[in-house]
Amino acid sequence: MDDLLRVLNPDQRAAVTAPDGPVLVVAGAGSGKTRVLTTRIAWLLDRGVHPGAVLAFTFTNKAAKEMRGRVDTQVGAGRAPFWIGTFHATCLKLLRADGAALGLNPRFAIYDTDDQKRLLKQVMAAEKIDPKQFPVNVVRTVISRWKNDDTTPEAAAEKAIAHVDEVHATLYAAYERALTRCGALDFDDLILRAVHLLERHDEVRARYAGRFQHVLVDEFQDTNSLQMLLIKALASEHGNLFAVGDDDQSIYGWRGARVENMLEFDQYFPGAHTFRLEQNYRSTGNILAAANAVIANNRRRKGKNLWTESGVGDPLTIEEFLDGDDEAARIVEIVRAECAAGHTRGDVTVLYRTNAQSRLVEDALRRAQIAHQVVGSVQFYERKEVRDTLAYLKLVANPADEISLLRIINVPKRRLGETTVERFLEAAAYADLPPGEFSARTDLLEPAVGLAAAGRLRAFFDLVARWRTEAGTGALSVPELLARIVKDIDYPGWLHTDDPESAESRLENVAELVNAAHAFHEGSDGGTLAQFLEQIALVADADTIQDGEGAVRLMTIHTAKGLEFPVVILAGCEDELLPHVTSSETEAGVEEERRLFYVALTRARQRAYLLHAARRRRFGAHEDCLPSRFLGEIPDPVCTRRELNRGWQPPIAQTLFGSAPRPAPTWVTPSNSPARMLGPRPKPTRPVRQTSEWHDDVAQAAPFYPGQHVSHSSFGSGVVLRVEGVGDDLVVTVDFRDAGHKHIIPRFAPLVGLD
DNA sequence: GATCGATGATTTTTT
DNA sequence: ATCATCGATC
Repeated sequence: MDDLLRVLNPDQRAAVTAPDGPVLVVAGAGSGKTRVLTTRIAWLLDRGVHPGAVLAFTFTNKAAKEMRGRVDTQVGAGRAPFWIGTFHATCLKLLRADGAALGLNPRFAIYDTDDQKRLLKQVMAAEKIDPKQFPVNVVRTVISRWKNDDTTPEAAAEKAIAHVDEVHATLYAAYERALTRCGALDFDDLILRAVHLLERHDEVRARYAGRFQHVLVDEFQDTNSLQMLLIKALASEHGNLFAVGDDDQSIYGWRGARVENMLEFDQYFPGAHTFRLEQNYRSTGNILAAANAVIANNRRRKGKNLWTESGVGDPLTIEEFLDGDDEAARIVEIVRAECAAGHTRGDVTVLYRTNAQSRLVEDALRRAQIAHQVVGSVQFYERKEVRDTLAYLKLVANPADEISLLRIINVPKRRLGETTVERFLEAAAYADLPPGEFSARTDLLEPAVGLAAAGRLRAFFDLVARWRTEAGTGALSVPELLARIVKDIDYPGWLHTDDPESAESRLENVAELVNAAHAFHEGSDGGTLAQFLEQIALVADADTIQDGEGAVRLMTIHTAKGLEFPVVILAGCEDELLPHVTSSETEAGVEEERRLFYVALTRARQRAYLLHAARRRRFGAHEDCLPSRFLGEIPDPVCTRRELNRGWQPPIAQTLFGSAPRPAPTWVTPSNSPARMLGPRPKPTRPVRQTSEWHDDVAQAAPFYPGQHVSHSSFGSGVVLRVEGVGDDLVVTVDFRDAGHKHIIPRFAPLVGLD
């Protein structure tokens, strides 16, 4: 243990060895926050605290896993495990164990955002509320906010002033009834119900609060009021709360996070000890100076100054591009340069504000044949085929789950159309029976939907009942059940009928899900179906990040929180994007965006590239963009800036003939850029060089043309499909006889024309 | 009840 | 520009 403490700096050591009682550790970016948390746990265990008496909250499952691993290496594995997980996973554990006290359906399903929206649509249709007047997304957000404030539907109705509030409150109440009927909880419910469980059932609260002598919370700045209630309840017996966070990294205000939980820690937990960690072990001096300078512009913060003993390092690179395509081409270039300079592709991470930005970068990397992984976005579990397959499993696990039922009752086609299903569900609700049971009541079913449809419905529910029996008796494991379902419904056949184009790749995704089920089965020593579904419901984007050196990673800044990378490329540093247009109205909004920018900067260990474009496509149309105001807050000595030269344009005629490549953009280094960029600048009025023609020129001048027969050293022979200029490169899409479609860059991979 | 084509919204960030 | 939803038609 002494060894563990010796490697800490005095501040870290003081925090780790803090006496019992409430403790707040204000930990700047890269200040060894995770190390402090893990060492604190190790220190507690070393001092004789029983592992079962320790409860720790992390932001992602991945962080939980890593932290457990690190504690294990510190104190040796093989002890009784301590509790560590996300708020949602931990609350789920409480509810599975003691939810009966709240009268919860013991088989309750977890509804994610998509399920919520579908259910809400149903509810609105039933309540005859026009979704045009009350957008589903808005209603969903309003309800979520109420839940996070611990506001009941009744309280919401009482507080309603305007008509919209009344409608929202009505929908909230109806939505809650629908959730109950479906035997489901949404994400917010997991925490809300856990809080209710502890607040309304004192014997349950006393049991858990008595058991957990030490509660530790990571990323405390991003807890909301509900989570605060939970923490308070769990720490109510012993009062030992160890909270770690950074107010400058609070980036979840939009989903109810309250920095106040941290800023007013003293009031919530009187007598708290506060420790501050300001020495940064992650980034170079220049990166840190830039981050410090930017965040200093925020008014609502406690204020701290990170410092480092490591050298200044390279200056940050700030570059302007014509559009998103040019920016993406430059990212390819940076990756190549960094790899040539000794980094691996896995050392480079591209960050951006919105998921939509990943597309261009992804395309550019794919064309350049650079391995990459997009974290989040349209991730695996959101694909239609995966969701459909999962819906079958969910329906097997929970017969009441109407949303899953609706998803798949006619997929593949069973001649059960909208009208039939509607009549059926209505009649079932009227009879107050779950769909499956109602379908067995021939006397009720046939008059409701007619003889023919009744037969088809019964056939479907017989199938589900069979799966349920087999899964329930343990005759089939989760992966076996999944494979059985896919086979029984001939899902491959259906995918092919539905869309032959994509059938193969969609089938691969289904196969991938079966693989995941196998992995789960082996990893969890034969876990139940419910456990499998829970695990899937609660995976976060960040949990899917693969370790390794092979691939450039692309993710949103939000997803990157808590991570670090040698090289960070921050794309789209433009006003209206970062800060985002929807947050630019209020000071609080801009300050949260500035924290987001700060988080992005402080992810970088060695090098940071901040890129922005002069125009970007939005809804298909080009829009002029100004550089982000945050770029102007970076002091000049720590960065180099290159802006587009908006003066003289090279004559187009020069490149019409011959094989002149697209000219590299010409840059100017502004001499007075920081001063000039501080305030809002007028929109650029001078004409900006058009590039679309240049792309075409490259194609025309190229030695390759569509239809041409070509040969490649490793892919063999094929036919050219498309020739296009991308950035400074020529990209030839070839249909190889053996290798299929590939994007080839002749500059790197020799491609020989055969005719 | 299914299929095709037109229309309109969509992009902020996530457990 | 792309995707989901809606309406008309078979």
